[in-house]
Amino acid sequence: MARHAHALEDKIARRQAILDAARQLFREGTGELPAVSDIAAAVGLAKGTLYLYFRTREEIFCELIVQLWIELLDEMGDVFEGATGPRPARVAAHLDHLIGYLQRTPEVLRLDALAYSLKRNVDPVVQHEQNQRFAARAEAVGAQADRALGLPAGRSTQILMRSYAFMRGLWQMTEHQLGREGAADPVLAPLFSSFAPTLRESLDDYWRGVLSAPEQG
Amino acid sequence: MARHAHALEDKIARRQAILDAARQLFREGTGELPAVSDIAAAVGLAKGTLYLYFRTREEIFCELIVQLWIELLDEMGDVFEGATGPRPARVAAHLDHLIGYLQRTPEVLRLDALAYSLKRNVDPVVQHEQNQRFAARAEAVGAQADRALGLPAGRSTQILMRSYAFMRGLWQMTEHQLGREGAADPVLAPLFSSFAPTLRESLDDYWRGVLSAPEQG
Amino acid sequence: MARHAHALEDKIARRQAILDAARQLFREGTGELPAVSDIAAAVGLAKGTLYLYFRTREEIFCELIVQLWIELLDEMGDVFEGATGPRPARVAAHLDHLIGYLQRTPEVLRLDALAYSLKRNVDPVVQHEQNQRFAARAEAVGAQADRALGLPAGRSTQILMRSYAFMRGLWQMTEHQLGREGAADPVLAPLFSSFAPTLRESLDDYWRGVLSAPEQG
Amino acid sequence: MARHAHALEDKIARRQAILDAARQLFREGTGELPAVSDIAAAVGLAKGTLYLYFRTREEIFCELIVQLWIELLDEMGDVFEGATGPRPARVAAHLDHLIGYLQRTPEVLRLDALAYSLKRNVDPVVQHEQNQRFAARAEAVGAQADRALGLPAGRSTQILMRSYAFMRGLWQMTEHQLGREGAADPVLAPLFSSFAPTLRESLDDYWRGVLSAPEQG
DNA sequence: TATGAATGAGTTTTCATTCAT
DNA sequence: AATGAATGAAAACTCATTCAT
Repeated sequence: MARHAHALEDKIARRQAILDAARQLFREGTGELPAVSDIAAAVGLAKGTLYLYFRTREEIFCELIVQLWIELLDEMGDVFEGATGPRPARVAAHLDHLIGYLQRTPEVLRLDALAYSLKRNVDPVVQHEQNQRFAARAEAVGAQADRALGLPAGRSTQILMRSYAFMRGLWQMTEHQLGREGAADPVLAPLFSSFAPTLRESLDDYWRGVLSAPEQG
Repeated sequence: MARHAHALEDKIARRQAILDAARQLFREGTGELPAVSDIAAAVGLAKGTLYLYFRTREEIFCELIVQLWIELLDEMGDVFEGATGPRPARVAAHLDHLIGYLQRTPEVLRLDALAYSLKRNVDPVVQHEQNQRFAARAEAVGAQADRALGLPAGRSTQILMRSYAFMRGLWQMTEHQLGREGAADPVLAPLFSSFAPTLRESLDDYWRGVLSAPEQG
Repeated sequence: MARHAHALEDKIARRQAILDAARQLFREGTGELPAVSDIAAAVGLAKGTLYLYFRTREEIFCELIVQLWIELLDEMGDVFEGATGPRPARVAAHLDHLIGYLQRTPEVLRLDALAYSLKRNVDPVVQHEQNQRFAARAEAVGAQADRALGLPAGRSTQILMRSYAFMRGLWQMTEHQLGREGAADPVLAPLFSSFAPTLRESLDDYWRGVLSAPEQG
Repeated sequence: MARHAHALEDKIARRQAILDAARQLFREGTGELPAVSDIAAAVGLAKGTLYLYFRTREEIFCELIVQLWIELLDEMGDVFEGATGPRPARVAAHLDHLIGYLQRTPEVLRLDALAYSLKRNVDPVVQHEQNQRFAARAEAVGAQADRALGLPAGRSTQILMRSYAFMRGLWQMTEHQLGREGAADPVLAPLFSSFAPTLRESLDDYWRGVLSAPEQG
C-alpha cells in the first residue's frame, strides 16, 4: 500500500485494513474494544490517521458489525440459493450453516453484545447508512429465502431476524454464564446447556412453530 | 432507620435501600450505570458507606439483576399456580403476564444488556451465590409450570429460560435500533416491528413449536 | 487479658500488645505501615479501640521507634558496663554488638527511614515526651560509655549519636539500592558493598578518627 | 518552545522543564511530593502531557534525585581538579564545598529521604539506567579525588560514598528533630547540634580516621 | 494525507479517623 | 471501655480525540 492513500481505491483499502486489524484484535482480546493505539500499531499507521477514516473508535466497530452481518447474510443467501429437497430439509440446511458460521466467527455475537453502548458514540447519519446496507442485504436474502421456502413475500425476512434475535439472546445467556476462566457455574447447569445444541433445538422448535402457524398453513 | 445499622435487620434494610436507590436512578437514567456518588446521595449515605455493603459498584447492579429476575419469576410462579383452562390458554396467560411485567419494569432488560461487562468486576464467589438464588427460584417456578402445563419434569424450566433468551435478543434488536431520541430508523422498519407485539408473536410461535415437537406429543 | 482494661496495668498491657502486633506486622511486611485494621485484627481488638490508646496510626509507630531505640541503648549500656580490656577492644565490642542487634532487629532501620513522614501526624507534645525518654536513656548510656572508654563527660553521647547517624545513612544507601526482589543493581557494586562489613569498616574508621582528634588526645 | 515538541531537542527541553518545575515545587513545599496537577500547571502543560515524558510521578522525582547528585558530583569533581596544597587542605576544601552545596540545595537531602518509597513505583529498567549515570559520574569523580588526594584507585569513591551516607544520616537525625514549625526540641540538644557544624566535625573525624588507617599509611 | 504530541475529563475506591451504640 | 458502622477527602492515571506540524 502506498505511503499516502490519495486514490480512492487506496483509501478504501486502507480503511479496510483498519477494520481487519480491529477485527483481529477484538477476536483475540478479552471482550473489550481494543485501544485505538493498538489498532493503529497493528495496521502500521499513526493514531491520528485512523481518525481520517473513522470519526470515533466506536464507528470502527459499528462498521465491523455491519460487515460481519453482511458476511453472514451473504452465506445465508448462497445457502437458500442452492437449496434443494423438501422445506424442512432446507430450513435445516440453513440452521446448520448458521451454526457453522458462528463457530468460525465467534466475534460476531461478542461484538453484537456491545452494540448498544457503541451506538452512543456514533453519528446517527453514519448509523443510518449502515442500517441501510444491512437492511438491503437482509431483505434481499429474505426474498431468496421466501422463494426457497415457498413463503409469502417478506415473511422470511421477519423470521430470519427473529431467529437471529433468538440466537443472540441464547448466546448471551449461555456464554455470559461463563466466568473469566471459561468455566460455567455448575449451579446453572439445569437451566442452560451448551450453546450450539441449545440453539439448534430452539430454532428447530421456533421454525416448526412458525411454519405451523394457523395463518401460514 | 437508626443512624448506625448495628442490628442485622437494620443492615439488611440499609442494603436494600441502596439497591432501591440504584434501581430508581438506573431506571430514570440514560442507560449507563449511575455513579456511586449519586447513589450514595440518593440513599442519604456517604460514598464510603456503600462499600461496606457492596464491594464494587458492579456488585450492586449484579445483585439488582438477580432481584429483578426473582421478582419476575415470583410473578410467573403465581401465574402458573393460578392457571386454569386448557393448556394454550395457560401459556397465553403466562406470555401476557410476562409482557406486562416488562412494560412495568423496563429496567430489567436494559440492565440485562449490561450483565456481561458487570461481571468482570464482581467476585466470582458473589456471582455464584447470586446464580444459586436465581437457579433455585427458576427451577421452582419451572416445576410449577410443569404441573400447570402438564409437561415432564424440568421441561418447563428449559422452555422458560429459552423464552427469556428470545425475549432478551428481541428486545436488544428492536430497542437498540432506536437512536438517542427514541426514534427508530425507518429503513429498518421492514425488519423489526415494535417490541411487545413482536415478542408476543415470536413466543407464541416458539411455544407452539415446542409443544408440537414430535417427542412431546 | 480482661475484656475491658480498667486497671492501669491492664491498660498498659493492652497498649503494649498493640505495639507488639504493629511491630510484628511491620517486620513481616513490605516496608509500608500496616493498616490500622490489620493491627486491630492482629491484637484481637476493634479498630476503634486502638484509638483509645493512640491518637493516630503514626503515633503507634513513633512510639515503636522509641521503644526499639531504647531497647538498643539498653543493650549498649550493658556492653559498656561489662567492658574490659583496652579501649580499642571496648569500642570493638560495642560495634560488634551493634551490628548483631541490627541483624536481629532489621525493623529498626526500616522504620527509622520512615520517621520523618511519621512525625507529621503526631502531636508535638507526644513527640516531646518520646524525645525525653530517648534522650534520657541515650545520655545515661553515654555516661556509661564515657566511663568505659575514659572519655570526658558527654563526649560518648555525641559520638554514639553520630555513629548511629552514620549507620542509618549507610543502611539506606546500601539497602535502598536493592530492587523489589532483593537483588542489587550490579552497576552500583563499585560504590556500595554489603551493609554489615561496610558499617564495621566505616565505624572503625570513624571511631579511630574521633579518638585520635587533636583535642581528644 | 514550540507548541508541540517534535524535534528531539525540544523534547529534551520540555522534559527538563518538567523536572525544573518539580524541583522548584518540592523545594518550596512541605516535604511531600507535589501533586502531578500542580507540576503540570507550573510548567504550563496538561497533566496527561507529563505522562508522555515520565511514566509515573515517582519517576520524575527519581530522575531529579539523580540530576541533583550528578550536579553535586560535578562540583566535587571541579573541586578536586583545582585542588592545591597539602592533603588535609584538599580534604577540607572538599568538605567546605560539600556543605556549601547542601546549604544552597536543601532539597537534595529532603528528596533523598524519600528515595526508598519512590523506587517502588519506578520501572526497574529506568532505575538501572539512572543508577548507571550516577555510578559513572561517581566513579569519575572518585578517580579525580584519588589523584588529588594521592589515594589508591577506587579508594576515594568508597570514602566519598560513605561520607555521603554519613551526611544523609546526620541530616535526617538533626533535621527530623525539628517540628513542623522548624523549632528543635530542646530536650534533644545534648544529643544533636545543628547540622552544618556537626557534619563538618563528623566528616573531619571520619576522614582523619580513614587516612590514618593502618593499611593506608 | 500523515503524524504523534498535547489535551483533560472523568471516577472509583481506600482507609484513617470519628462517633453512635 | 469497647465496638464497628459511618464518614469523606484525596489524586494518579488513562486514553479517545484534537490539532500543530
